[in-house]
Amino acid sequence: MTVTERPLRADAQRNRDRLLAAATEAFAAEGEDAALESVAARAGVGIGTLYRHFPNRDALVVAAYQHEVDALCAAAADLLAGQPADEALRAWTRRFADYIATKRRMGNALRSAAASDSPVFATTREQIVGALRLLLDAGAASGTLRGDVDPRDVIRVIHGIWYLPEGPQWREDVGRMLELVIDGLRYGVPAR
Amino acid sequence: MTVTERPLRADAQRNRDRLLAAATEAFAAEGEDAALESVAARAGVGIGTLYRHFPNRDALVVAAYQHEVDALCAAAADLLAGQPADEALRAWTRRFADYIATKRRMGNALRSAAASDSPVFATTREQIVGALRLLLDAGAASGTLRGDVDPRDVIRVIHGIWYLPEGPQWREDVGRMLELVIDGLRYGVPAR
DNA sequence: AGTATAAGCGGAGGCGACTCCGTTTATGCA
DNA sequence: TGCATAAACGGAGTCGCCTCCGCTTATACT
Repeated sequence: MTVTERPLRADAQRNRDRLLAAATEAFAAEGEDAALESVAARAGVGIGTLYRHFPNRDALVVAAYQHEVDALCAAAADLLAGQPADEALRAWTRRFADYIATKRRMGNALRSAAASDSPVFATTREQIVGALRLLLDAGAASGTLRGDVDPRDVIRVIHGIWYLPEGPQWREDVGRMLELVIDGLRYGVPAR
Repeated sequence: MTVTERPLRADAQRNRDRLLAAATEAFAAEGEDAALESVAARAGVGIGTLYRHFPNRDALVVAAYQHEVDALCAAAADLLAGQPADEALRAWTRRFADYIATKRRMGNALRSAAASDSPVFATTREQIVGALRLLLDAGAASGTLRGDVDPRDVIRVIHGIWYLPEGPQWREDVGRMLELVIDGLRYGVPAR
């Protein structure tokens, strides 16, 4: 395995980022089979540039998804920096809901792209678990959250929002579900 | 399930047949990603006609494959009509080798098309087993072939030719393999 | 600062999938 | 045999994927 990849030239990096953002945007706005030309247009680059960065549709979809996951995970640390762990956790779960919404919008595009690059989901799952663990550990350390839960189980629970029926009430349903979960993670579960 | 499909108009049926033949021909000659326009051209029909009969690439590939299988199976009865069962079996296995060669040439096209219509292989397998059973039963009845073999096992054995390395010697290798199998099915296995 | 050059850009253009619709024709009926 | 019409034809046209290559520019080196 030879690695040593020299960093991208500044303009290339900028375009790459724009393309990833444009891709998620386009999939959300135009559906999963948005034309790649339209992604390039949104990003303000030529179609050639898109293809240099992502050799085919699947590569772009997977990369856009990975980008979302990275952002979600980075958010965990950011949120912790500015508030107590239980509040950070609450905020992060809302962020998680956004991520799920995006993932849903990618729909089939993601499903079929993932088929050609199967380990994606396994990896991203680990990343997300890691981010959540960060939050839980911080909460346990500061005494605001229980210290005896496995982030894997929490993910399993909140991932349930994936299956909530779509519609205008979705976000609200998600809100209630997440509150419930967070209450369960706090110290001093309310007596019934 | 409403069925009652009225038979195709004569010209439609003719074109359909031509298209199927052209498809196998084109996949053999131009590789698995032959342009559908070229299939239509070979068949001497317009591209519109192709699409009326087969709504997309996968449908055409699957249909062409199915067509091959039908022909292979029909051959069993035809061969039996003109010669003793053991000779018919010998001839049929040669025909089977042609079928495998064609199937190989369809390669990925078939693999991915089958993915979107998964029961194809299960069905065709049964068809082929049925055809072989016809030959074996005839042989058993007339006393030229053993009566105690399951066609499924025979298919498993001769399907091995699928894995023979490609090359100019392929057909010869196949020939020897098949002779061996047929000898095993005859009455009176040669003493060693 | 000036320059060489590797890295990157971008869009015209090729190609193929698939659609649309005006034209043709097989077929059933009088 | 002639006619009405549903069925089928076919190819021009649209659209999107992807490539190719001449031009631009960031970067490293002097």
